[in-house]
Amino acid sequence: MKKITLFWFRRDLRLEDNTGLYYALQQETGVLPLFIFDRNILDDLEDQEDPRVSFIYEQVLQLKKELEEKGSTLLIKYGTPEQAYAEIFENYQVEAIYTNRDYEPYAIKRDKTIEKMAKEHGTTFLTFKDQVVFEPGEILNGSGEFYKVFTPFSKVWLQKFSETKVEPLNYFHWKNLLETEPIKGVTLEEMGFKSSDQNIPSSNPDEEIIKHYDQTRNFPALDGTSRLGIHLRFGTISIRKLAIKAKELNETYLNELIWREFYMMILFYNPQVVDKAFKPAYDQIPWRNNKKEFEAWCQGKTGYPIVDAGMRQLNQTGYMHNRVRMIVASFLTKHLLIDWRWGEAYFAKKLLDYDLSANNGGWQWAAGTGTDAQPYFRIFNPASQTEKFDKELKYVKKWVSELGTEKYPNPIVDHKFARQRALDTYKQALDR
DNA sequence: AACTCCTTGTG
DNA sequence: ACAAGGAGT
Repeated sequence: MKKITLFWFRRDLRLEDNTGLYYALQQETGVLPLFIFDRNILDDLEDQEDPRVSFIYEQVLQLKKELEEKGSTLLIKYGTPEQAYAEIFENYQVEAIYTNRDYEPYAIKRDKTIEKMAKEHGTTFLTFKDQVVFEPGEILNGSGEFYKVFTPFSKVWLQKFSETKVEPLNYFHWKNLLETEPIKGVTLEEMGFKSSDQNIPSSNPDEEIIKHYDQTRNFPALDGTSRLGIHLRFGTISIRKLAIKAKELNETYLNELIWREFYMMILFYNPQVVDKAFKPAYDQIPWRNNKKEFEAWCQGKTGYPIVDAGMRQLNQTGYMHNRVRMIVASFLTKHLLIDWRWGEAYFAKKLLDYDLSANNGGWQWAAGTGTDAQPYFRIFNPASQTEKFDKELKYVKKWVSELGTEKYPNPIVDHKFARQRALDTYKQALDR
C-alpha cells in the first residue's frame, strides 16, 4: 500500500487560507483530503430537509470538484468517524492525519478517539488552529485564568490582535495533493436527506453593510447585519480574512467576532454549561414550563407582535435578527418562565447559523444564568423594544400580516404581571 | 485592598 | 432611581 497523508475537513469547508490543509501540503507524502458525514450528528436531526445538511453537502461537492480540478479528489465517508477511520486504515497506509481544531465537547471527545485509533496504526494525528483568531488559553486574565466577563477579554483580544501578525496563508503546495482518480461519495438521498430550497446568504462579506454595522445592526427591518454566521460555523469563509476586514471597516462588527471567540472559550473551559446554568444558583429557578405557552412561542402566537414576528422569521427562513433573538429569549425565560434550555434547543433546531457556544452563551445571557449575564431584573419590555428598534412596525408587519385584525391572538400574558412574577420568582430562588 | 466596571434595560 | 453581585486590576 502506498503511504498517504490525510487532511480531514470538518468545520473548515474551504481550500483557501485553511491552516491544517496548508501544513498538510507542506510535506511530500501525497495528501488525500477527507470529509466524513458523521452519523453521530446526522442521526439526531429530525428534519429530512434540514437546510444545514444540504448546505454542507453542497459545499463538500464543491470542494470535491475543486480538488478534482487539481488532479486529486475528496474522499467522502458516511458513518461514525470511528467506522470511517476503521475502513480507511484497512485501505490506506496513513502516515499522518492533519486537521483543524474544534473546541466543542463532542468534537474534543471525537478527536481523542480518532487520535488513539491513529496511534494504534502508527499514524500521527496533528491539529491546527484555524477556526478562530485566538483559541481558548490564548487570552487569560492576570491570574492565568479564563475570563468570565466579556469587556476585559475583548480588550486583551484587541491588544493581542494589534501585536500579532494575523494574515491569510498563501502559496499552497497543491502539487503535494495525492494524484488520483475521482472517488465516488455518498449522495444526500443515500444518507436519508433531501435537498432544501432554503436560501443561504452569500459568503462574500458585504463591505457596505459591515462599514455601517454599528449604525444599522439594531434595526431588524434593515439589512444591517452581515449574515455570515453559517459561513463562520462551517468555515466557508476564513475568520482571519474577516477579522482583518472588520478591523478596517467597523470595530463594532469586530466586537461581534470577539464575542464568538469569547463564548467558544467559555464552553471549552465550562462544558457543563451545555445543560447547566453557568451560575449554579440559577439552576434553582422553578421554571413554569407550560407546554401550551411554549408551543405558542414557537409558532409566533404569543400576542406580542415583535416576539411573534421574530419566531415567524425564524420558522420561515432559518434566521432571526439578533436584536429580536434577545427579545424572544427574554420573553420566553422571563415573561413565560420557561427553561432557557427549551428555547436554546428550539433555536438549535431552526437556526441556519446555529453554533453551540454562541447559542448557549446567548440564551444564558438572556436568562441571566450565564457569564457576564444580563441582570435578572432587567426584563425586556417588548413594547418599548419595538418603539426603539421598529418604530414604524416595518419588521413586525412583514412577518405578522394579520396584525390588527381579529385573527391576531390576544397577549398570552400581561406584561406588567409577568414582569413582577419573573422578578419575584428569580429573587426567591436566588435568596435561598 | 480599594475601587471601577459590567453588550444591547425598565418604570 | 432601581435592581445583585462578582470580576478584574
